[in-house]
Amino acid sequence: MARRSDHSREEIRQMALNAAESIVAAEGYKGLSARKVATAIDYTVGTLYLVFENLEDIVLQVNGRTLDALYEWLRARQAKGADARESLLALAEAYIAYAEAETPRWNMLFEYVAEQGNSLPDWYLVKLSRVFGLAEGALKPLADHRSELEIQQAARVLWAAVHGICTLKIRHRMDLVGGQSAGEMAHMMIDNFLQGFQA
Amino acid sequence: MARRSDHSREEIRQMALNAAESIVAAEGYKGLSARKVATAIDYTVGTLYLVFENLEDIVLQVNGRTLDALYEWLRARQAKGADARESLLALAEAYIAYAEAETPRWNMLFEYVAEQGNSLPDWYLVKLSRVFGLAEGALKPLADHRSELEIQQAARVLWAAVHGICTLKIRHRMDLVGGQSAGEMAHMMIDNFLQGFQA
DNA sequence: GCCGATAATTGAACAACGTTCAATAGTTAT
DNA sequence: ATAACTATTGAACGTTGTTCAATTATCGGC
Repeated sequence: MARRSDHSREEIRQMALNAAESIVAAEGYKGLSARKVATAIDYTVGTLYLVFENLEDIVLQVNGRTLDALYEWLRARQAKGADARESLLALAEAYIAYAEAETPRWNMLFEYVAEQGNSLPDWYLVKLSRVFGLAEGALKPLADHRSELEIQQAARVLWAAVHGICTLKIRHRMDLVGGQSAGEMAHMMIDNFLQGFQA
Repeated sequence: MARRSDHSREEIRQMALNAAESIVAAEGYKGLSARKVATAIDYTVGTLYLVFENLEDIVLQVNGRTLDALYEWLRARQAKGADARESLLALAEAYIAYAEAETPRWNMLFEYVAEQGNSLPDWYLVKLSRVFGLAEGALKPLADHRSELEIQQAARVLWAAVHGICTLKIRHRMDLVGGQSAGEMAHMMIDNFLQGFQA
């Protein structure tokens, strides 16, 4: 059966990641297994372990792709030529929309936690900071009021805040009576923060 | 071997939850298994399934206890008789401190995601909202400036924001150059938000 | 003090999991 | 055609969640 050079190692890698993405989209993080991925690409488990270190590695690679997809999604929905407030609102809404549209994929981005406090690989942090960078860019119009460092710090705070709202909403930690939508909460948050920041 | 009435059902329940807490504290969410819990309390797996629905049920019960512990932790560290800003800063710092002190327990609070969009049980949402309520209470001194509803909404937004900062820090999603601490970020967030909110 | 009824507890069984690695079989070089 | 090489396999191991027939301790009645 050993089909040598039917597919290159890189091809197998890409097929496996595609399959893993589909499985996660359909069955969530917990539904992902090495055997399912192998079956989906018509190889056996053993082959997967020639291409990936382990299942965690596959998760990390899929997450890397998700970060790229998220980056493109946000960039496409940026409010070009708008002021800081409008740009940030557009970004926040786009972020929430992505999380709602691709919930399992987006969830996996944060469900995966590195073992015993080990940091994530550098290439992963770079992809992450590229996403963060969009918020920084949106805040740039305020650069004359504040220092470069303050802009960067404010951007990260805002991003983390929007993420927190999004995460609690999607994981049903805010299913309380009289709750606003994630978008409304982000709106309130950004408006008040900016008022303080621009003062 | 069947030791009838050595322990009541409720005693077994409590012993199992204690054991589960220890295992999570030592080995994290992924380290928790039904067999480990059973072994720790000197019963067999089968017995656990007489007391709990399944492993998810155990996780949910432990999380319930964690929410109670978190509530007490925060209440004990409240800045009594302080103004809104000081109260919120104290709360945020206490929240971050809890997450850092009890990382695995705190992580499990959000790693568990209800299956296919099913909401969490009511008793769990009540425990959650009791924690949220503390932020609401801290914002109460501003009640004359704003309506009751606005206070509640602002409290939830602030809480979600602090949670977002905390979550990204602890899960190493902000291991970027020039990063502030979670406390500093929460501080910046609360100060700017309140400035806008009080205007 | 014994016996039959009752119910608490067990532990073997099942299917699925991550991971490994000796064996196998397709490819290439001679 | 044969030998050397290596991509691929799939059985194996230990673990997991969950179930349930079998076992065994307890209790009421004699």
